[in-house]
Amino acid sequence: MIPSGPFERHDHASCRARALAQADQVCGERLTPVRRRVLELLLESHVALGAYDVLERLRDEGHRAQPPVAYRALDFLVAQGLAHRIERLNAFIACHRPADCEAPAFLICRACNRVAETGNTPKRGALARDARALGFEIEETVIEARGLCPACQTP
Amino acid sequence: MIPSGPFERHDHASCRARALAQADQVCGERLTPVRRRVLELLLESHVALGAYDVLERLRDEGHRAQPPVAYRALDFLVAQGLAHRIERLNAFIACHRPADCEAPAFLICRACNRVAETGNTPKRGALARDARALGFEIEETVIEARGLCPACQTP
DNA sequence: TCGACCTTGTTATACTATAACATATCTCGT
DNA sequence: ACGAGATATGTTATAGTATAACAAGGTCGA
Repeated sequence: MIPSGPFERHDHASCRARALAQADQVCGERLTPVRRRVLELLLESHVALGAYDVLERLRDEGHRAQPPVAYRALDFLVAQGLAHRIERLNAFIACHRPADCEAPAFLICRACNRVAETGNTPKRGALARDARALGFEIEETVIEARGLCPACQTP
Repeated sequence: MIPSGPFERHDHASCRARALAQADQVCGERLTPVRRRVLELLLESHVALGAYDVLERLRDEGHRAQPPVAYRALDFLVAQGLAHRIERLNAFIACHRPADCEAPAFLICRACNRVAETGNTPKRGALARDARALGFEIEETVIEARGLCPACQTP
């Protein structure tokens, strides 16, 4: 499945608005002001933000926040499927299609740092087959590819 | 490709010896005493070790080591393909078949912490297909699955 | 009203990783 | 022999990432 992704020109305002609307719908009141604000921060670009990046932005806005504030909000968003943690970067990005996002994979551009989310079908993949053969029960899979996005390939 | 893996009973002494012999062959003199010792530490079990775990073991042996010592040795081993970094765990495991290890994937048991390495074929996978469609050039892929190994599935 | 649960605030600390500089050794070409 | 460059190690200090633990207020139903 191919996203209308961060690497292409797109109407980012509506991209962001759609994700936020879905978040409101999924969470209702549980999307408290801090949590919602953190999600907005993640939605500002397709670049992953570290917890301390988020923290700094909150502080810039006058919020006297300590690290747990950022981590809690991010953990919540991840738990709700509204954001994803990128292990390679120790950072987080918003999910742009929380509705259908079972087994996400990520393409991380090492030049511009933008991250694209792309669907995948681990149930059929070589990994799932190997796991089955070993009797290993997969609960969750991290798939992150690093490389160059189209815009960063030409010097 | 299915390894005769850490989740099965196996002759670990020879498992370890084989990996070490291959490492000697690959590196020659560059496998200095510290580096070799760190590899041996990683080979002691199929559980991933953090850099500070390694450091602690070195210190237990009388080596007055500082963090960079552990990180340097680990970085070297990873660069030579003799060890792998597990992003999910911020930890490292030895590679048990450095000879043919192009695109490894990992199965991490959340109960016993053992890690199995399994080959995969990303060139054909859904991820590679999506990347190609987006014009994204993949240089390196992290694939890590978390779950339960056979031994840990029965309570 | 009480208690269970959720959320946030706050302090302190643990864990992970690297920058930067110093020293030693080897090897290669001149 | 000499010096330049590459490699490896020692050491100090610090940067970056993450969580434990306790306090306090809010809501909601029994």
